[in-house]
Amino acid sequence: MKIYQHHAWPSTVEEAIVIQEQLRNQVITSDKLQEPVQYVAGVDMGFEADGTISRAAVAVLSFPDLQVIETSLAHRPTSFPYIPGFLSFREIPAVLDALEKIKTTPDLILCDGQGIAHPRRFGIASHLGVLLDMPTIGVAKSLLIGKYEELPETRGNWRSLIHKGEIIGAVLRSRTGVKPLYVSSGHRISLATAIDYVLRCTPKYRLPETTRIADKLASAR
DNA sequence: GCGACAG
DNA sequence: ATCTTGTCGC
Repeated sequence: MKIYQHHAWPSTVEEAIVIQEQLRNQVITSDKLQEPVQYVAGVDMGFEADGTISRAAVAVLSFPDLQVIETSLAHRPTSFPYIPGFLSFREIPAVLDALEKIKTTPDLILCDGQGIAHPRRFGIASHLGVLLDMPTIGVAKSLLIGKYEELPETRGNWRSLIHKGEIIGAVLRSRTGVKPLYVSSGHRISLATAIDYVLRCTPKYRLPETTRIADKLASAR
């Protein structure tokens, strides 16, 4: 698939902040997706050689049946360290490499990490969505920022994730009795719709099938 | 100044 | 993310 827009990759946090504050204005948190959704993609990252090499895996599944349609893998030198709040600068370059090889353009992409549930409202899912001009959802396994009330143990329950008085996402129980997922709009999708798709992509396990498939690819090397 | 901190 | 065996619980 094609990349909608590019920008130079920063080497310092100061430069990264400038990019985040500039691109965040392009983020759309209302539903602007092509429905019915026929293909959903998941991305996962891995690292090799002490983290000096980044490995990105992409899996495109049919929707709603969640069958694997296509996969791709890409490697490239790691060029940015892991710094909370700047994850996208470390992972997106390799992810774009992997996505460029995909022939089946997905209608929606589920990312590992936050969407707008970020200090500057521009987590990795939003960043990727804006660069691709495509609907994306942030599905994180742990909290970056925000507060929320405890939620019931059964699947389907969720609570608003709040930061500075704003609802920035949701804490969602994707499976009964397990730790919740932190879901937020990435780009071109509302929170309510994002929650709906995440639930439809987690029929059996805590993590979406998309990221689980991508994860296996990245690990099988 | 003191913690918190996606993967 | 990554290093790693057994173990607890449904």
